Amino acid sequence: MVLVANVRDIPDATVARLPIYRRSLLELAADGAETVSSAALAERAGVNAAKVRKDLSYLGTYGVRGVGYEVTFLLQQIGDALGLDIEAPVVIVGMGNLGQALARYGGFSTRGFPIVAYVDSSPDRVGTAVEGKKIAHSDDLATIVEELDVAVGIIAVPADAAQDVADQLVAAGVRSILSFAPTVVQVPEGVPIRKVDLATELQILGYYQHREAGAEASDADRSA
Amino acid sequence: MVLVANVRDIPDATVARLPIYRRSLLELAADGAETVSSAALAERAGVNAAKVRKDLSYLGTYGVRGVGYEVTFLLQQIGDALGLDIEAPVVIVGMGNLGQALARYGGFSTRGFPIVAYVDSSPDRVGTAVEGKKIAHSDDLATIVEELDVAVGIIAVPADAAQDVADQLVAAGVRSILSFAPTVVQVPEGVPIRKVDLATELQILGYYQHREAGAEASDADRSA
DNA sequence: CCAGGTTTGTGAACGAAAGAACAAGCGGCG
DNA sequence: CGCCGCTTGTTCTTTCGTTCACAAACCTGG
Repeated sequence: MVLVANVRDIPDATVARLPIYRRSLLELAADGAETVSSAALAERAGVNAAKVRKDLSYLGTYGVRGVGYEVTFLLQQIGDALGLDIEAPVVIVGMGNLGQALARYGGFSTRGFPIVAYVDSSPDRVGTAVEGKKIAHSDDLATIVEELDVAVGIIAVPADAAQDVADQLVAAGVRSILSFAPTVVQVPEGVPIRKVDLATELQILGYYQHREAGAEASDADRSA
Repeated sequence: MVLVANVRDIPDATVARLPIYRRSLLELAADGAETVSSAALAERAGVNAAKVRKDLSYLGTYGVRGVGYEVTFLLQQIGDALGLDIEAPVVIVGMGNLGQALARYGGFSTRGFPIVAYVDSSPDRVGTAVEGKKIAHSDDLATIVEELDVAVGIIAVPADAAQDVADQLVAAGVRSILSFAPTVVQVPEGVPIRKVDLATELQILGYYQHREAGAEASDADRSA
């Protein structure tokens, strides 16, 4: 119960930063550091030191005043909070360019998220092997999720198919979803979902870039 | 001047939603809709109607009470705010799995972000063609950025090279950066940067998934 | 054992964003 | 022409997140 309490009620903004802290801590550990101050960690993570302390305090923190945080212990705590002690098998749905790239990207498996299956609906792709594993047909999604105890579904299909895929994943019993489809995807409450939309990111950059340019232009106006 | 004023001071949270609205509006336009109410747009975009109205009001809005917003005009306004009237050439740095997938992903070019060059530092990759365009050497980055008037740099290199690449991109005169590297990247003020970190996304999901499971478990405890 | 310097944990102030609620304004209909 | 229903724009309230600032706690050296 205490463990669960520790894991609860961590603000969203903090949760989103925990993986960053974790990465920084892994680097520090590799460098042989035993303890780290909030200031040093903040430096590495690119955030404010007070924020680091407050974030860590949600974990039921165990920093030592005058000293700092013990690196390995903190790693353990963050890992616990993120549920990294248990491997979460992943299925990729949609093996187009993006799906295949994700399949070949090693970063998932090495971080506790082994990709255990690929799925596609195109007969051209089904049966071909990627990274030594055959692409299965979408119709077998439910079976795959159940048999391999898949926890996470990655949606890498075109926008118009995304909602269908999401529905299928949820029905199949996937526990959370990561969508790369450039569209809104609705899922029932209780199924965490995160969206990564590449074109959207560029458009957001476009705004700030545009604005910088505008600011310069009006600076010029003013000086003229 | 008025135009610039329109484009300024839009809250970050709003800016991040504008591309979503835009996508929804494009769908509506394709369906032949001429006007749309904030409620209908909110439905499509998966947000609250009041939020839509407030967001749009930052654009120097032109909704008509009792009717709604004119779809094409609103598209125009959002496009203006995001600076989509001008094409922003993109360079991809790092042509590993992810870089190549991004290169082949059509979503950029069709949305005003043509990819004009690929760059890598590995002799094995330099010179080979991707999507009909040869991969250039990193040493030529500055020249490429200048000659092709590259606006956006996409970082798709391993973590340990990311900061170097970012520095080079900034020095070369790129105006904004999209980083896929799983690490903190620092850039000078005035250079907008956005980060997409796949492993981090999964870890964040891990937290919520874990928490759901914990909540269920303690529900079970309680009922026991 | 004490003093001094360091670093945490957190209360309080501040700021940004979300959501509810409602007056103002518009078109359509009788 | 005037009323009615609909939808916007905006104000107000509340929640969430960030930052500052400082007391409390700890280690080290003498």
